Amino acid sequence: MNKSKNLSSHDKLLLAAIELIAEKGYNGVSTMEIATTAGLSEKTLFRHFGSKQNLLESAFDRFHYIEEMKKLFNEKLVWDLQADLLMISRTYHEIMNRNRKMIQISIKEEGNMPGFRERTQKQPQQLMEILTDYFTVMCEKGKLIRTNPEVQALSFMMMNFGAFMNDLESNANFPTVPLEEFIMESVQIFTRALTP
Amino acid sequence: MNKSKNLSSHDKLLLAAIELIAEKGYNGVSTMEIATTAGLSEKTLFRHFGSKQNLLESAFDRFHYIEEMKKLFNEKLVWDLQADLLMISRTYHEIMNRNRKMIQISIKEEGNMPGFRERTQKQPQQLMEILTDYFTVMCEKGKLIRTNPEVQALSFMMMNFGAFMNDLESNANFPTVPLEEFIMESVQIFTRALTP
DNA sequence: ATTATGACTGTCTGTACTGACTGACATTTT
DNA sequence: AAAATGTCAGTCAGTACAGACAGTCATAAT
Repeated sequence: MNKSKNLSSHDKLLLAAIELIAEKGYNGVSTMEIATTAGLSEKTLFRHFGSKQNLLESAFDRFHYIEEMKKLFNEKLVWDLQADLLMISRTYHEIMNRNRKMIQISIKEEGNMPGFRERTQKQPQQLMEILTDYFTVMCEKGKLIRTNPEVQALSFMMMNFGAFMNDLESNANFPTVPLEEFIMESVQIFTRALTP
Repeated sequence: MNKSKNLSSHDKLLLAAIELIAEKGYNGVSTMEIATTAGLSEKTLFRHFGSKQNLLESAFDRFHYIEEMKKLFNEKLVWDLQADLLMISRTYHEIMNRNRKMIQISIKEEGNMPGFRERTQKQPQQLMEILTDYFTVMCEKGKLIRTNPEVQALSFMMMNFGAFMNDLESNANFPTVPLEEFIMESVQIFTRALTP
């Protein structure tokens, strides 16, 4: 239905692997299953990647998302608390959702493949730093109450991270509250709480 | 080291299974490994549980935690926003941390074993209802600003859920911010934002 | 235009191993 | 004596991966 045939075999395999491993876990999927899902033979899979491990690692290599966020955050700040938090929240959810399969994998397999967490879940630390800096500067400008910017940033990030995690799998966990409404209200809460 | 030998074989097996499956996933652990970790033979495992599947399901059966939270929440409310949010937040983290292994499992295996999410991650919905009701009543008492109580409750729960998820595995992800400090600041934020 | 070459893919077969699970019998614990 | 456990051997299915060989198709050489 959406499988455009214009993809290279390499990419078809990567796509299928990401899809299936995100759903059933690395040990829950066989190389055979990945290959047939990609519309290719198992042999082709091994010719391209050599091993199942390397297939997953190749998938991770063409996978970033923190850089994108960092750039957008720094470019589009206007130093108005509500506007900035809104933009940060929206950008965050958009990018996280675009990469949701990959993030699912990194969550499920972090016990098995050491080093994966470093490349995904640990990276939010960089986002934290950006947001902390932002709060610090806003504080100096007198546009923010004087408390602990780091914990404020953490609270905001955790709220968005939690919301993202919540509808990662069953993406209709709280169907009564659509994402956009959540974003607006939650930004409102932080704006009210943090403006002097 | 902490394996008190007073446990029944049944429980030793359950404990070992929970520990290992939480770490490596259901498909990442063999019955052999579980048994030897429990200090028993593989045969004993099958004599007790019949199958690997049933072992996991038995583990889930002696596992609740939502009831406990509901009771505590309803008992200890004092209808002061800050005090109540603090108590809710602390209780939530305490109970979630006590059951962290089980929750890790339910997150990792939800793709494989249908029905597990219903018993764990979906249950927060009940918590949401309690908190929403609480906010609604507080609103009627004039102790809360008039906006959408459901989304407020969601924001608060997601913030705590996100924080819990964040240090689920690498429980030193943000070592600079200890849990208690996070709880206090985040409750402060919501208190400031929601009091009229 | 024909042929040759090389890159890519499929199929079939096979190997070495792992893992869930069973049965028979001996041993320990209570 | 009875119940719980260990040992050992074994079955059966799955699984990662390799080798041999053939087909397709584009491009390059003739």
